[in-house]
Parts: sequence; C-alpha cells; structure tokens
Amino acid sequence: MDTKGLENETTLLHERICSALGDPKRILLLYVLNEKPRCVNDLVDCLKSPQSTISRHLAILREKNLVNAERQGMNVIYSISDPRVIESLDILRAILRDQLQEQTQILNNTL
Amino acid sequence: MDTKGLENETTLLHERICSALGDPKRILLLYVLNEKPRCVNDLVDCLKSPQSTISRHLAILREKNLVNAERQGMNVIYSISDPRVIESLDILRAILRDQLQEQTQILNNTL
DNA sequence: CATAGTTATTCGGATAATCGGATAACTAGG
DNA sequence: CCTAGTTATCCGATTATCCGAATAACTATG
Repeated sequence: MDTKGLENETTLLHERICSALGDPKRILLLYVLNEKPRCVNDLVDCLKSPQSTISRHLAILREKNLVNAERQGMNVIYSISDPRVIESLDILRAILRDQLQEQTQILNNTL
Repeated sequence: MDTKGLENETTLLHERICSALGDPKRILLLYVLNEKPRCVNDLVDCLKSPQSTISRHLAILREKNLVNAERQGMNVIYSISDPRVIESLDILRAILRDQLQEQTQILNNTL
C-alpha cells in the first residue's frame, strides 16, 4: 500500500486539525461557540478559566482556521468557521456513548 | 447555558477518544488498519517505525477501544473496532482539503 | 490624551507525551 | 526444554503542552 502519500496526509491532518482537538477545553470551546458566537469575556465566564488561558486556546483554534474572529468595537466575537467540525465530534461522541452503554451492560450482566 | 454537563461530556470525550487521535502515527495506524486487519510486524513495516513505538501506540488505541487485538498463533491481529472513527476523521480530512484549496485559491488570485 | 474595558502575548515552571533501545513475556516448532 | 519469532513493557532522555500571573496592545469614551 502507498503508505507514503497516506503518511503525508495524516501528518498534515494532525498538524492542521486534530492537534487542535487534543485539549478538552478547546473541544468545549467549539461546542459552546456552536450554540452561538461569543466574545472572549463571555467564554471566560462560560468556561470559568483565566482570560489568558481562554485567549491562548482561541489563538490555537484560530491558527487552525476552526473559528473566526471578528472585531466588534471593544469585543472580538468568535464563531465556528466550519460546522463539520461539530459533525465530526458528534460522531466521536456517539462512539463514546455506545462504549459507555456497552460497559454498563457488561456490568449489569455480571451482577 | 448548562456548561456543567457539557463540560463533563467533553472532558470524557477527550480522555476516552480524542486524546487517542492526538498523534499522527496513531491516525495513520487507524487508516492502515481500516484497509485491512494486520499484525504488529506488518504495521512496523508499514509505518517504518521501531516495534516498541508501534506497540505502544497500539496499546493506547486499544485502551480507548478504537482497535481490537486478536491473537492468532504467534501474531496479534489488530483491526478497527468502530468504522465511525474513520468516518469522523474523513470529515476532518474534507475540512483540511477545503482549507488547502482555499489557500491555493488566494495564492492564485494574488499572482 | 487619559482612562477603563477588552483581548493578545510573554514568561517561567510544571506536567505530560513521545521516542527508541533494552528487556521481558508469550507462542509455536524442533 | 530450547530456540526463534513475535509482541508488550520498562526505562531514561528529550520534547511538547499547558497553566496562570503579569504585561502589552488595542479600542472606545469622556
């Protein structure tokens, strides 16, 4: 098999997208922003984390083009740039749900 | 909004699934295994990485229940346990493809 | 232009992830 | 049982990531 081309592509996929999903707060940010666009301060309130932390995570999501940042007066409004990211995460969420269900099933059978 | 429940879920999602996708070699492993089940040695040849590295990554994918391991004689055959992981990755790949296309588009317009 | 509000960046320290060689554990075959 | 082949784990070292306080940069308003 042509592992060469596939390897290049997966490396790129990781660098440009997956690495951004490698932190729980960034995943949460994406879901919160999926509800509606918000400014940084709102996100600070939502996630109850220091502003520098939020801003840094937003910078990473911005680098990967997963969110848009639009200045409105003093605020910068962040929004999801591609809803397919949520679609993708939702699939993983469904996998997790089934895994958990399977585990409790096994637990119930052994009792 | 109920950030509490969402936060718990995203934390779990990260711990149990997304963290496994946080390494380019593991992503590649998933795609290679998606073609067909393979034993560790085959994967070592495919990825051209030391056996200990491959085995460690496989252990992580196993922990997260993203791959199955089945002993067959001297070999351990690994396979994808849930094709939806690939489905999810393919969506991210599509996003990446569009991003790249958009970038080259911009590049062409400025020339 | 001084000030207050908002956001971005810098910084050092702490934690976690990854690597590959070495070794151990396991399995089949002679 | 001894050996060869396969896979898993251990280990130290390197590298990467994350954190939050402090600070800088930017924006509107008086």
